[in-house]
Amino acid sequence: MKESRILIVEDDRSIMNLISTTLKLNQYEYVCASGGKEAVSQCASYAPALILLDLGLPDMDGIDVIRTVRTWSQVPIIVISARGEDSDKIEALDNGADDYLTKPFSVDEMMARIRAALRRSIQLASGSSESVYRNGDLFIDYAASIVKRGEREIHLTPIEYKLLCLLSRNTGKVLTHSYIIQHIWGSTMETDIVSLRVYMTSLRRKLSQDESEEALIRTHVGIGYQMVRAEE
Amino acid sequence: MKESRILIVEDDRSIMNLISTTLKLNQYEYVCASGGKEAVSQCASYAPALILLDLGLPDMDGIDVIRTVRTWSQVPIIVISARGEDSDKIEALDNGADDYLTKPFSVDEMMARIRAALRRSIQLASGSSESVYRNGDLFIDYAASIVKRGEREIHLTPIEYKLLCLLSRNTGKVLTHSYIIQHIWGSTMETDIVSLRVYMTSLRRKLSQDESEEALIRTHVGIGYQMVRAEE
DNA sequence: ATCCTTTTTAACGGAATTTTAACGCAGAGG
DNA sequence: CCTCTGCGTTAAAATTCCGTTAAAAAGGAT
Repeated sequence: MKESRILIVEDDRSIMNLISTTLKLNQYEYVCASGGKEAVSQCASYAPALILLDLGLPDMDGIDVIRTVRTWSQVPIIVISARGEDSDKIEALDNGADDYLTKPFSVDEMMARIRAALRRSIQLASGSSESVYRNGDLFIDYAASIVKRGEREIHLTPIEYKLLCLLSRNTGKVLTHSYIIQHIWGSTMETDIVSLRVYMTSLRRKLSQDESEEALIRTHVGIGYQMVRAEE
Repeated sequence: MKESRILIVEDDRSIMNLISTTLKLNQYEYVCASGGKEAVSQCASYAPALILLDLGLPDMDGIDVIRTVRTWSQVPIIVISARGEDSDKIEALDNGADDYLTKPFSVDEMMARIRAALRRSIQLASGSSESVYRNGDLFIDYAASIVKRGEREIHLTPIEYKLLCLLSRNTGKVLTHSYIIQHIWGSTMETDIVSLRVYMTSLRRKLSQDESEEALIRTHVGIGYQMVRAEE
């Protein structure tokens, strides 16, 4: 199972190694930054799920890194610092940090605090940003795995559902046979195009039970399929 | 300006006074509990915005307090403990605590960590933290761990109860097997899906003893399970 | 240590899903 | 006009998945 992506900001080589090794062991992805400016740009481009931030950086005050990141992102920030004074902790926390660890620290405690911070932010993501799709009277709640046409709830098998997700997330685009097969079966076995047709039939029938309901999936002969945007 | 409401759980008089005085100075509302059971019921009735929890309670393990509260509420919990071992911190954090302070602690740091925790939880204000659940004639009192169908009180084993809590808190959503296993057993061992089925059978039987009682748990083959809202 | 409750494991019938195969249809091109 | 190709549809076979039961193992309390 792949864990979340973490940005490590630390200029001390040995501590950086300690942290990155630990994260790798626990199957987290990570990237490193050794300066404040690099940290800010990495945060923007890499979009990490969490930031581990050392306050003692050469080119920029750590507090300013927090403030800069906080102008656009709510990503959890755990500060790791050699300075253990109350005033330092308070300053960091009040400027937007989520947690504060003092060096020397236990890597096990660090991991536990990372897990706690990620757990919280997952709730945020699932709670606030509703991942719902609407196209005409077709309704998909990706988080809840629920599909509706109007008020009618539609039951789909796993492959049918995957297929619908793939098409809906690419509404308007034409997806080739091989692209679809690749994303659903993982392999590129050419024989599977027959199965794909069967699933298309089944999916289309479930989506437009009635004749009145507009067909949303269009065939492109010799190429693939496309979900079209419903007319208003 | 009136600040948020905080529940303090602490059996030591002097520390309780220290904390409550500090909170009062900073214009927070607060209530106190000196035992674990009192803490759980206060949490249900008072609906605090944050909990300060001492782990060394006379009547109940502090970890169990966290677990119990977490069955229905995502309120931030900051643990305050005399025990500073890594294993204690990890256990608390992994069981749902948001932060961990070791005695003796600085009140200023405590206040900063409270502010940080409250700042975060404002973002997910939508979280309905009712301690009583109703769905048709199914009742769950999360704080008291009581389940009823109509007037009939239902006895559930710990795992069955956790399962029901997980499903009920996500009524309408389809929860995948791995998600459920993750939240109940913590691990991702694939073999456990067999146990999950057994518990489902048992839970369903206990929930609808009679044939007349509507089935509330729906199976999504190949995906997981879903608790549906009862028809009116 | 023993009993009771809870949890896990194993086995099997049946249901749901996926794959395979067969057939009809429509358009393109000779 | 015929054939060939790609598509949609249906039905049946093969496979996977699920629910249930019962028994074994583990855990707790007296």
